Amino acid sequence: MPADWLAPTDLKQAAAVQRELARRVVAEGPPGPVRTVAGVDVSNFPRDPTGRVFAAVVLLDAGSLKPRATATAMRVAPIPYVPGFLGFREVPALVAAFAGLPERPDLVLVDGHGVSHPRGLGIAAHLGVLLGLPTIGVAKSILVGHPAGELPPAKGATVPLSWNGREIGTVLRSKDRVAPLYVSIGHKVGPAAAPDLVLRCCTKYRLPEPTRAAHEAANAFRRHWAAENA
DNA sequence: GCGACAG
DNA sequence: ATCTTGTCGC
Repeated sequence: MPADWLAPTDLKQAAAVQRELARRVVAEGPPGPVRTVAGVDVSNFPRDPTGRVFAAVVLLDAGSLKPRATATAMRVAPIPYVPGFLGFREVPALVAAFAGLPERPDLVLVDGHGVSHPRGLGIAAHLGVLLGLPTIGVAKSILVGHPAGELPPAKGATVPLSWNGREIGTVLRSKDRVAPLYVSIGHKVGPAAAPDLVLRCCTKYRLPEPTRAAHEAANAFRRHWAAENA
C-alpha cells in the first residue's frame, strides 16, 4: 500500500486515490449473520492548528445494543478538513483504534457518507475497504444528491437519495418527526440491506446507538487526553 | 464564473 | 467538528 494512500500530497492526488479505492468497494453483503455492530467517531479540538484527531470505536452486541468493548487512538491529520476528503483526516486514527479492539465486528456504522460521495468513496467506504470490513455510512446531512420525493414523517420511512439519475443511497427517518439520516453503503453491504441494518440500531434517538456510543467515547477520550496534557 | 460543500 | 443560551414540544 503506497504511503500517499494515507497521507496524500495534495487534493488532486487524494482524489486519484479515492477513485482507485472506490473500484474495490463490494456492494453486497453482509457475508454472514450480524451478531456484533461497531460504531466509530472522531472528536476534535475547535480551531486546533495541530490537527489532532481523537478516534473511538465501540463494539456492541447487535441484539441488545449493549456496549462490549471500546478502543481509542489519537493521530495528527495529514490534511485539513475539506468537503469530499474527510476520510484522509479520520481513517488513519480509526484504523489505529480498531487494532485495539478484542475482536472484529460483523458490521461498522460510520459517521458520514459511504458511496454517496463525488467519487464514490466517502469515509465509510474508505474505512471499509482499508479494513476489509462491512461498513455503512450514516450522515446527518447531504454531501451530494437529492431526496427522490417527500419523506413520510414516521420512523422507518425511506426515500431514495439520487444523484445524476443514479440511486446512491437512502434518506431514512430514524425517529418520528425528526430530521432524516442519509444512509449509503460503505463496503461489503448491499444497498437494500443497509437501511434495515441501520434502523435495527435505532431506538429512541435520531442517531443509531453504535454511533452515539462512539461519539461519547471519542469526546471522553479527547477530554481525558487534554486533562493529562495540560 | 457561481453555488454547494459529510465531519 | 466545537461552543452556547434559550426555546419548543411531548
